[in-house]
Amino acid sequence: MCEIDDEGFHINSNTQETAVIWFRNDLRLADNPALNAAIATGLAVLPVFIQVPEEGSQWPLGGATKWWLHHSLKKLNESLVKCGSKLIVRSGNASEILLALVEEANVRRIFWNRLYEPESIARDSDLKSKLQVSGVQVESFNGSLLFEPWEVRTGEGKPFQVFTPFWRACLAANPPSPPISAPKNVRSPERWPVSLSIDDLMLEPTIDWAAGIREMWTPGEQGAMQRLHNFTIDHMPKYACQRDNPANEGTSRLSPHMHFGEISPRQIWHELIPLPSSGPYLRQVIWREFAHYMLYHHPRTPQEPFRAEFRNFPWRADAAKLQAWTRALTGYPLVDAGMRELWHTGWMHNRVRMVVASFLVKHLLQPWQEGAAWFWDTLVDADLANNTFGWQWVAGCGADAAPYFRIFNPMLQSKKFDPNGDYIRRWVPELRGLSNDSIHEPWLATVFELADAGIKLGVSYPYPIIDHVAARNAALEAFQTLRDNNSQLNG
DNA sequence: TGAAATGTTGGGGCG
DNA sequence: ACGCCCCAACATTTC
Repeated sequence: MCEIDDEGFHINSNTQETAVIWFRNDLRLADNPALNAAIATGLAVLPVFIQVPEEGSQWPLGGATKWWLHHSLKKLNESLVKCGSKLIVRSGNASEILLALVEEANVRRIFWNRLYEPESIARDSDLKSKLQVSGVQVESFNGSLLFEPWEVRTGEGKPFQVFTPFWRACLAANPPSPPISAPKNVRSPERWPVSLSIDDLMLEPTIDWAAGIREMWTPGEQGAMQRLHNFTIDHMPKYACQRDNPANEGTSRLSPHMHFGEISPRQIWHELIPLPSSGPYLRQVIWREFAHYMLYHHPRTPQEPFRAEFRNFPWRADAAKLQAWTRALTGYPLVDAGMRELWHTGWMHNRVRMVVASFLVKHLLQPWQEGAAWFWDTLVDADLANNTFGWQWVAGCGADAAPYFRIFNPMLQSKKFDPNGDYIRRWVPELRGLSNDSIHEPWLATVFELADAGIKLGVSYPYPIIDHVAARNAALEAFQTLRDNNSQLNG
């Protein structure tokens, strides 16, 4: 067969047929079913990454996420080079780029692992039909969940709304398939299509604010496996009793690696399931599944409360309060410590995430969407499903959420989970000199202790921006208003 | 994956 | 010895 292009030149009739593996949030070679399938075709493989334009997306990548992506792409490219291949990088509308690449590189088949965000699903299904019209065979795979969201159903065939039965259904389902090993070779094409460099994507910040992030994280598949093995050996056996203490490294810290698909939940599952006492951690992995499941079945939840009555919640949007929270100057040491850990490392211990989120939503009465937006921009593990689910859970408007009237007491949480104040001292160094008692509530320290510790409240560290008891009562009152209004609407 | 208020119980001090 | 009060300690209820 001989083709003629627009200019009338003959394209080499022997132009080699190729297969594309389109990398998205699956930046790994091991247990990558789409990559595996692309290789199995026997065709030359074009590994492609496309940076999509941010305009138009409701969730453009946050700053911390961009930093991570930059380094993860570099690592992925290095791994591909070791297999005799490389990453083709492009930027622009994904559909247009792939359709153009099909012409340019004689692409016969395209493979990708599924994404589950509503915007991605819409784009991918549209693209799939366009590609099929152009005669390209498209196959998608499950690369990032243990169970497909449409497969886990209640006895009545409906989606679950409560975690525990969902968890039981997962345990009863066919176990996730064992992970596929990484390919040794990826067949390269005779001629490589043009590619941007990863640096061209300008993902790294122009002002270098990432020093703390660099220090803590090693993006990429290898870094992810290292974290997993380190966690499995050193921390997993004591996970149940250590995971709530934010000063310890008692948790896996795999969240950003999982978000970018540098490691798959199947790899984690199969590594841990044979080990004793892995249940509590795997339960957390299933919380992640549940978050993705909920987003799939309720695609409006990133914007709107799952429980519709919360649309009428009397939030008191206040830029100054929100700013005190984002700047970690609330005057509540545990809250400020968490917000500073986030700013410095791009990550926050989950126990503290609950505390700071509860504080923003229930003490400060700020809309949960504001908190979600800040996390989205600052977390290296920012993930639409997990972030949405977590915030709705805390705000009490989500599925199987903490009831609104469950209000964390920041001092009690602090004393319970950071009893020696180690976490606070690490992140709020101006309070270091306080005793283990006062460090949780410096405003109760005596003038002598404050002076000895070199603290002048209101100057070197703020007074609490809000009184706990008053805030708690106001939150309960706001919740009562919501209930009254709704019962009026219904009655 | 709460906290605070309220209720109950039982030991010990004390008149 | 006895009843009374106090108050931890624990349990239950409410938000």
